[in-house]
Amino acid sequence: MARVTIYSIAKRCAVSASTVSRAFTRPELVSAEVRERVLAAARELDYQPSSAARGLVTGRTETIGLLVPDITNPFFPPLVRAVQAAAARIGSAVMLVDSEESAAAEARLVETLRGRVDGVLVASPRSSSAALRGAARELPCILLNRVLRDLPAVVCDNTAALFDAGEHLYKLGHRTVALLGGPSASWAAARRSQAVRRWARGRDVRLVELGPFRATFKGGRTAGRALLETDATAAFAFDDLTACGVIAEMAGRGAAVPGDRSIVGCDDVLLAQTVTPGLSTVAAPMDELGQAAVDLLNRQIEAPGAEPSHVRLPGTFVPRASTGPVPA
Amino acid sequence: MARVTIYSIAKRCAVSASTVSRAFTRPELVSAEVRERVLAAARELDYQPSSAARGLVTGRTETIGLLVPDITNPFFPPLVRAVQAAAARIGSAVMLVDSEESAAAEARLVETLRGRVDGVLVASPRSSSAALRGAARELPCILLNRVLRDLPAVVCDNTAALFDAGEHLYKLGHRTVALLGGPSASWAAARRSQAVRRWARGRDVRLVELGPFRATFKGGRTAGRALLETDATAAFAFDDLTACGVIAEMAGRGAAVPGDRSIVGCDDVLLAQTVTPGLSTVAAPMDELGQAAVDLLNRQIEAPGAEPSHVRLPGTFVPRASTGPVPA
DNA sequence: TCACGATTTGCAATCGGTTGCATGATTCTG
DNA sequence: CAGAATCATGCAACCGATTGCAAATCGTGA
Repeated sequence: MARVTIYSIAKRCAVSASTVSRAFTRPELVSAEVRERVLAAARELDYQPSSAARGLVTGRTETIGLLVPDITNPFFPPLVRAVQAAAARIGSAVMLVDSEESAAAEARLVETLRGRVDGVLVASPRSSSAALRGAARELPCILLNRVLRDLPAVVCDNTAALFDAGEHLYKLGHRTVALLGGPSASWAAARRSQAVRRWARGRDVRLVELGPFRATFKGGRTAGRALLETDATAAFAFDDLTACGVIAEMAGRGAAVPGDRSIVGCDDVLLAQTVTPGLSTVAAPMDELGQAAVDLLNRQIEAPGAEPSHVRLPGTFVPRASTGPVPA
Repeated sequence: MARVTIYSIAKRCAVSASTVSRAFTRPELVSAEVRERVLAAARELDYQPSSAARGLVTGRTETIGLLVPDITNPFFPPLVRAVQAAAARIGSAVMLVDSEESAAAEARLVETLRGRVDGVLVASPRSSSAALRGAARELPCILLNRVLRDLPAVVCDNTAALFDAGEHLYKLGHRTVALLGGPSASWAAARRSQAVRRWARGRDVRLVELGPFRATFKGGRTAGRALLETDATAAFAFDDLTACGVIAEMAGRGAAVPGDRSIVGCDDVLLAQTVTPGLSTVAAPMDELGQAAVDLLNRQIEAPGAEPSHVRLPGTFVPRASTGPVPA
């Protein structure tokens, strides 16, 4: 049972292979009658075009790469899903690559990806900007949640939402607030800290800066310990995972959330909804981010060398149970 | 700047294209001196073979598909990572596809995958066995965490670990235990329930069966409510996510875990470690599962029509804080 | 009736590798 | 030292699609 190709279909329909090919790719060029016959035969034989053969001549793979530092981090799965949905809409598949947080692996992986994908979405907060620029020279490339002036990027801008979170705390009476810094190499961490600082400066709020802490549950526990040694009544955690660590640590030491301390997370991962108390956090518009990233990449693929445009989408503050009035 | 091909390298090294090709794919057939020259030139020109061209002639894409029902479910990311690592070891990339729980989408997706991948790993607890068999006819196919007699599969067998969990509860004094059933269409749910039932039968334990409940946090809350209406002092949840829902619901109703009820989850997802109290659960050997699945698939690809073999790897019970002595 | 344009189709080259077979060079064997 | 065996290399076909160009067909207006 040999493979079904345009040739088998051609023979069966007594037309040439070119006609079969055209029936699929440029249907308006073949007569209605022949087109029908060809498509019917294809359906009947269960024909599936060889993407290799097509890719060889068109130079496109109809596949995009998605590079994430750690698929295990709950921030990424919703992003993966959004990217995938957006890619499917333009007929592309997604090749997922997890660099396991290793910048070295990342470079190697981009190398592997080259030739297998038309372009790549890089959601990589840590790898060096030189490496990223290098990657972008070899392959259309869109940055996710990170900007580099000369590379196109899609970012979630949490500034406004963090202001909202601050106002929320302020209204609850908090005047001394801790900022639990994220990894120093993380672009997002820098942006978030900056936003919080700016908010505090605009208010009569004393900001206690702690950290940096690792962006893990354990890092959160460490942060929780540090937080308890201050007199801050509320804290901004770098992300939800660390916020959960903070909450767990406080629970372990008999401090109540939000009774003794209010906690704000960031990202609105699944965890934020399932933890007790529900975590007040900042949600990113994942579907829009994924869609925008795929759009931008697609544009970059079709017109390489275009102006590197930036898209920034605002996050939204989601109040839940982890923030409450300042203790009496 | 034209693409770098074996021809550019051939010209540069004054050898034929075949020799260049062989320098990469069958280096032992090329003299050391020429091989070195070719490889050096390739490195210098930053040559990357066209996977399309290679795939066209070899018939292989060096890519495997991984079909998951919901990447957002915390059970899957570690599996994705393990599969990816195992695939990388044999030089394959992974094409991730999320069917978003839709069996219809699944069929369509397998169709898309055909021709782009050498084979596919299907981690799909719900789709119909007919659909799976259909997919397997078109493409080498390995089932993950589900068995169908005539298809190769890799499963995590939690039977022994659930026995261990049961014994753990028994030693803590529990004699009335609830079984919170998972989705009725889920193969894993059926297996788990069966294991728990078997354990209870072998002991003087009264088993209270509740459910089925949806395998979500909300489903867990529903289950929690149901649980509180019984006099069971401990419960097996279908998975960690529902267990978290149960815990949250109990917390909301002033029931303590493990003070009033002990809870056992399943899967040992990230959530299980970050929730308070830490969840006693059954962990699956993800890395081994991924490795085994990729191995099996690879064998299936290289020798289609081989005996469909099954691999079953045992999970392990991980006691944490959500299980404690029966209340006085 | 003929030439011309529009439409439909086929021919053949091409994409970038891989591989069976033939050839030439070299070494080994008796 | 002839002949065989071994090794390195090149030639050319091939994988399955796409596509520029030319040919065939048809209708139409002059």
